Amino acid sequence: MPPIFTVDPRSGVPIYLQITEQVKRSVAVGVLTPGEQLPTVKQLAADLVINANTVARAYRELERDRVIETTPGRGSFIASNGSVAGAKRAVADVVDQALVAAVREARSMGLGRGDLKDLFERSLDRWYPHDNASEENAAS
Amino acid sequence: MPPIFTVDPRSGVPIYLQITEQVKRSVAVGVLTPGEQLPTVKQLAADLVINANTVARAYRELERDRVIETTPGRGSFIASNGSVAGAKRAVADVVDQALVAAVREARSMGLGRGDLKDLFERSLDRWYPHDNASEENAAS
DNA sequence: GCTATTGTACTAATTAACTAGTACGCTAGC
DNA sequence: GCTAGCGTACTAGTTAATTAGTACAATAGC
Repeated sequence: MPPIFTVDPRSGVPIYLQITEQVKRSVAVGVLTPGEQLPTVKQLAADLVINANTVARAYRELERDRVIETTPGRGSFIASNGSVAGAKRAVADVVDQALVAAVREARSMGLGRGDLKDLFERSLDRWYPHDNASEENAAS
Repeated sequence: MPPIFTVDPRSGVPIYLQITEQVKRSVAVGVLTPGEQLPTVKQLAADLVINANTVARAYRELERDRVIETTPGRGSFIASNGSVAGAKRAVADVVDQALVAAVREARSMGLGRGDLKDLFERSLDRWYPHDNASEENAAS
């Protein structure tokens, strides 16, 4: 059994998002390399004891972001053309949209650059726990 | 009646959030000044043709954020203790929503803290021209 | 062509968020 | 005290998101 992901249905985070996150992170870190095959939809669903459609949704999102390439009858594979840098860039692009929206909002309300930066740092600390505290806390 | 807010139930944005945002923005800009009374829950509900509880929820959030002070039997008033600092904090709160959304997106996609910080800096530079921005190009 | 394996499409059940309806507690003025 | 005005608590209806169940389409190997 190759690499197996883990999900927690009670974490509040949608299962399909937990899967996409782990795949993307694995690609970015290099654990999953271009061309490598992912577990099949039904195999992963069986391993995680969830529905196949949930895995399929995760894979669909990953394909939309050009992280994987999937073909009915063959399976799903880490995108070969984009490589790791491509995956990272695809991710960055989506995130950039959200960031720009936030910055525009701040500026339209007259918030200073320093203040905005300060706010950002706090958001960062809130969602990227320092060190390797893997424990999750349900925010307020 | 004095200042009336507007809401769009079909915008997809929860009504109570539309209200809190408008109040916070008004406070930040100075349209609403400390000590000033807000429309009563039922009055505003009648004006906007929505339920009083929806307005009440908005006011509750605003009080939680120390933007207004409300007492049963008296009404709701713009917080007087905070003044300018309060306004700034009110603005920060609105912006914070957008930032948190961006950070969450980044994290859900497996983007590292460093990469996200990098993206943010670039968005910042794009919208806040380098007037007296301190030099922070090299290693962070 | 036939069969096994893979992803997909369609539909339903569950859950959470949001809003509304109604009745109640608190404050002010008489 | 009593009344009027204001916010609150509790409950129910609506909607959207998430997940699961079942049946279908595409690819590979025989």
